[in-house]
Amino acid sequence: MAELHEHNTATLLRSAGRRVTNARLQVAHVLQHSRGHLSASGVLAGVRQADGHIDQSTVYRVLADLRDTGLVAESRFGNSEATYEWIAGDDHHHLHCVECGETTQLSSDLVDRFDGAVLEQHGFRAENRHMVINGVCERCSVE
Amino acid sequence: MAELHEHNTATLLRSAGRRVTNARLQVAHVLQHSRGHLSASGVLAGVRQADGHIDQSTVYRVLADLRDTGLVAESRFGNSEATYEWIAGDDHHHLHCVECGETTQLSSDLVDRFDGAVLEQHGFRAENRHMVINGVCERCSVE
DNA sequence: AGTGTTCCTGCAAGTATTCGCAAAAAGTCG
DNA sequence: CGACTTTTTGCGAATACTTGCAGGAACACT
Repeated sequence: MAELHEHNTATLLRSAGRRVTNARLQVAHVLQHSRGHLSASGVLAGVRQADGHIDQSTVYRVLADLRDTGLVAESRFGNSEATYEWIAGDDHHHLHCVECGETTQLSSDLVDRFDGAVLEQHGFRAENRHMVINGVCERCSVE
Repeated sequence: MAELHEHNTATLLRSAGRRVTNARLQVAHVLQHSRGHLSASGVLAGVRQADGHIDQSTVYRVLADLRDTGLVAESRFGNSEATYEWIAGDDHHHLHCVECGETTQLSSDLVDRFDGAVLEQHGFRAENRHMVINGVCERCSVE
C-alpha cells in the first residue's frame, strides 16, 4: 500500500513536470498520513520520525513547489505558522470561523460558480484551488 | 488636509475600539500616502523618512491590528514579503495574474453575491474584506 | 552502464515576522 | 490636574521562512 501511494505520488509529480525525488516523496508521505493541517516544522518532524533526513530549507522549497503544482494546499490562519495539507489536485476550500477557530469545508460548486462569474465579468481565469474564507460560523452566529 | 486625514484616522481607530497612538497614526499616514502595496519594511522606511521612529516589531503589530480592524488589507503574492494597503473599511478585492504579475480590482458585487450564497448554503457569515484571487488575466490568456 | 543536461538539495547565511516583558502612553474618573 | 486601569510600545531575543551557491541526483539518450 505504501508502494501504491508512492507510485501514485510519483505519477502525480511526473505529470506536474517535476522530478521524483526522495525529498518530495517524503514530504508527500508525511502529509498524506497526517490528518488535518501540518506546519512546516511538523512536516520536518514527521520526516525525522520516519528516520529520514531532509534539510529545513528543502522542506520549505518542496512545500512551496507542491503548493504551486496544486498537490498541497497552504493555509494561513491567524497563527504565526503556515499550515499544509495534501489535496492531490482536488479543489479544497475552507470556512474558518474567527470566533471558535473551527474550520469546515466549503462546497466547490459555489466556488466554481464564482469563478465562472469572474471569468464572465473580468475575463480572468481564476485558479481557485484553495480558498480560506474568514467569517462566523452558524453556531457562533446564534449566540 | 493632513489634519483632516489624521482626524478621520483617529475617529476610525476609536470606533474600532483602539486607542489613538502615535505609532498607529504614523503607519496609517504612510499607507494613506503611498499608492499601491507597501511591505512592512516599506512602511518602516516611510515612517523614518517622515522623521519618526517606531520599532520594527511595533510596525508589525500595528499592521496586524489594523488588518484585524479592517482598515488595512494584507496581501501575500508569491513574494517573500507580505504587502499592505489602506482600505479604510471598504471591501477591496484583487485579481492577481500569475503570468504577468499584474494585479487588478475585482468588483465587490461578485464577492457579495458569493458571500450570500455561502450564507445560504452553509449558514456561514463570510467576512470577505479582502480577497486575492490567483489566475490568468485576459491579456495573458489570449497568447 | 556511461555521459550530458537540467533540476534538486544541503549547507550556511540572510531576511521576515513574532514574542515576552517591563516601561511609557492613552483613556477614565474624580 | 493627579491617580488609576488598560492598552501600546520598545527592546532584545526567538522563531519562521528564504536565498545563493556548489555538489549531487534524476532523467534522457546512446
